[in-house]
Amino acid sequence: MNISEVAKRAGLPAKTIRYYEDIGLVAPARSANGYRSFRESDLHKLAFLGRARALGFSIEDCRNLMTLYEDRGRASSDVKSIASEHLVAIDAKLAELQQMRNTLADLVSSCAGDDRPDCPILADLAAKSAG
Amino acid sequence: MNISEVAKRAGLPAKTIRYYEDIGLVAPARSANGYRSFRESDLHKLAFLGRARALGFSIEDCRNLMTLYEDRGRASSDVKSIASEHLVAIDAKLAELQQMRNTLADLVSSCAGDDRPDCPILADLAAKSAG
DNA sequence: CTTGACCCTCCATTTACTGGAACCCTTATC
DNA sequence: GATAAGGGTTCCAGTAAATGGAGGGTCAAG
Repeated sequence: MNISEVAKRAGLPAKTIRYYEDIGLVAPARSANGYRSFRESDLHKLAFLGRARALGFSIEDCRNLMTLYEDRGRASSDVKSIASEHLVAIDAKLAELQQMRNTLADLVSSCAGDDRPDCPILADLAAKSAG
Repeated sequence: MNISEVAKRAGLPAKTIRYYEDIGLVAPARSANGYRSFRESDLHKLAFLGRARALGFSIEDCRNLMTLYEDRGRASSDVKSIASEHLVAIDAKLAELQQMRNTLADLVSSCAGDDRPDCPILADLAAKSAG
């Protein structure tokens, strides 16, 4: 199948698929006219990648997960290890974002939001600048 | 003061400060020897930027916040508007990350993590690939 | 006069794509 | 046979926000 069909079926933009080929994540065959010719196995891989990316795995993680997926002799501990580290990173990011959100929500709710210049948001940003 | 001192006091890497000058967020004076010469007001600005960045505001948001901060005739509604939009974006990101985390945590906990190849994580990533 | 700690500029790299230009292939229609 | 639409191709540039490093100037101390 051509790129636009595999794109539709994998749920990825054609551009992204070309990019994935560029960085060696997939290696579709080529037709005589130079068009990429995707097999079912390519589609399968791309969908796998799309799912992994949707879970926030980095491209490098995806590459490793793919390798493990294709290795019948893998140890599930290797997979779990990648996923666990990613989970830890997500948790860290969540905590950071949550902290930001709390502070920001406080500031937003304390600001009148009218036509006067007084603003607790700016005051807060400026406050700690004594260095 | 020289860059390393302002860096220390503002809590930002010197490299970042040079970058901020590059993109026009600060404009320190120069000494005869070509070294950047920061005033207290520069430090103040940099600390402001550091705080805003720590709250996740984009550089463009920071630029606008800074402009508002320096505008005595600003309306606090303009500040609140920037902050509110950012808050919405953070909430969206939080929801997305939380979703990822939940899925991922389920997968991780369902994986034995031993030396056998069977792995629910890989199975899940592969499962939805029927396209 | 040299050493080491600063400082400078400029270029490349990072992440994961995305947009666009310029051009080729295919199919249908006039 | 010309043409136009709608594929496909490559390659280059740009995004966000820095970061790393090369190559070289400056300054204070011993």
